[in-house]
Amino acid sequence: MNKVYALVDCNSFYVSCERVFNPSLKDKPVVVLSNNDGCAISRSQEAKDIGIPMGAPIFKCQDLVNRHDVKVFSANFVLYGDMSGRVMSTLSAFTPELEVYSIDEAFLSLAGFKNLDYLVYGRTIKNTVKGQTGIPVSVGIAPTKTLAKVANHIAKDNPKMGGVFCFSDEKDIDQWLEKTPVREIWGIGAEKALFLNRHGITNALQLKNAPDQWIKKHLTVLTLRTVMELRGIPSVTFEEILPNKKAIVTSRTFGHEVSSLNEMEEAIASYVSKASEKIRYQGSVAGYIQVFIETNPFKGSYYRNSASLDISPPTAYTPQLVGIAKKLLAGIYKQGYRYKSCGVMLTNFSDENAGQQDLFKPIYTKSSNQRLMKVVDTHNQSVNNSQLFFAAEGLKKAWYMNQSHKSKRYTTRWDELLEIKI
DNA sequence: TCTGGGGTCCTAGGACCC
DNA sequence: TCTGGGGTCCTAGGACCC
Repeated sequence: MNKVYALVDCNSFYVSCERVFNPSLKDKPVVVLSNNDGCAISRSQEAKDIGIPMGAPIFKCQDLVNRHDVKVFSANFVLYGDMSGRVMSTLSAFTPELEVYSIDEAFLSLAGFKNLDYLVYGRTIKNTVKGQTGIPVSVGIAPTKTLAKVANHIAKDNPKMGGVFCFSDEKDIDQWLEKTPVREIWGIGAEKALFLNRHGITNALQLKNAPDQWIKKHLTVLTLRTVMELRGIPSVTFEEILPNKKAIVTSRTFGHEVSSLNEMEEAIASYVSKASEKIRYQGSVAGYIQVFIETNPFKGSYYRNSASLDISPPTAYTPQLVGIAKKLLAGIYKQGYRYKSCGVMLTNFSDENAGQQDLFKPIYTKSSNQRLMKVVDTHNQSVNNSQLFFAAEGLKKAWYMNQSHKSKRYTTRWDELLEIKI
């Protein structure tokens, strides 16, 4: 049976989340900034129209912001994560097979739906999500995931489509592919687009018709998979169940530059704590840890370094991981630099219940340590806030990131509920 | 003068994604 | 003054083996 995929993508997702709880933002230019209020990572259509580029450092756009009274928000990931859950839960009613691809995108398999008018179904999906969550979405429908991405672009870029687009037949697909620059295809980044352009391949139709051997030789099997998808042959796997992460990274830019080892230790401890909470959540223990530090690459003398260690037996016990991380940090920390960020990576995971045992060392699993972590996690999840934390993380957190335009966590905190004044 | 050939495994780094 | 964070996968190249 032929496959059919719908890609549902939220429009300017973070901005749309802010608008749900603040209707005065409607029709206004709005941007949401990255952590530490650095770059614009979500822009309303109005903000795009006045020329604020994706990923632009906001201080470089200050003129535009002032001139057009752009509404600026700090990233509120607790709110966005919760809203994402609502959108996905709404979508799950429309298919037995849903792949949550990112915080604001999902693929729906419509393969088993016979005699379905896809365009009508797409519009129903769009209207239902808007009605139940307040989030506007675009829907693209096609025989492969890559083509569904293209269809979604078409739906977004052509207002007369009303936010929903479905390819009708082979000829229709080719006509649209001819108008699609290769750079816009899912999986073709700046580098590959440049290479393709140099060889005379500028649009998606030309890529679709390029010889397999040539693609494989110069652009790897990944691009060949993309080409197959453009030809209507599904080649990218559909994953209903989110596989466990293979690596967990926690890193942040500091609110201000840090030049004391003590503060660096606090930050590292804090990130280790966050990362280990995440691996416990997926039932993993880590067999490898890496710590990295970096000064500001935009000014002064630049220094970055990292240190790592294999952990045997693997563990998810925060105090142990913090201890190791601090030793690694001490090995790479150099006095006299002003650091801009640091981070921690945990990887080489195994299942906490199936880990290799070490005859001569205490093991994390089934120990009182594991029970202690369970108590901490259960408590912190129940109040949706890290109320229990380790003293090593520090109390003042002077290094913590800046977020001076943050909205409330309307949906996850009783004390931050939306207030309506009458 | 001249220095094999084929494996495997691991790691670092690149490219890409949102 | 001010430039995000978190992932995945692939390839090249080195180390090592016989």
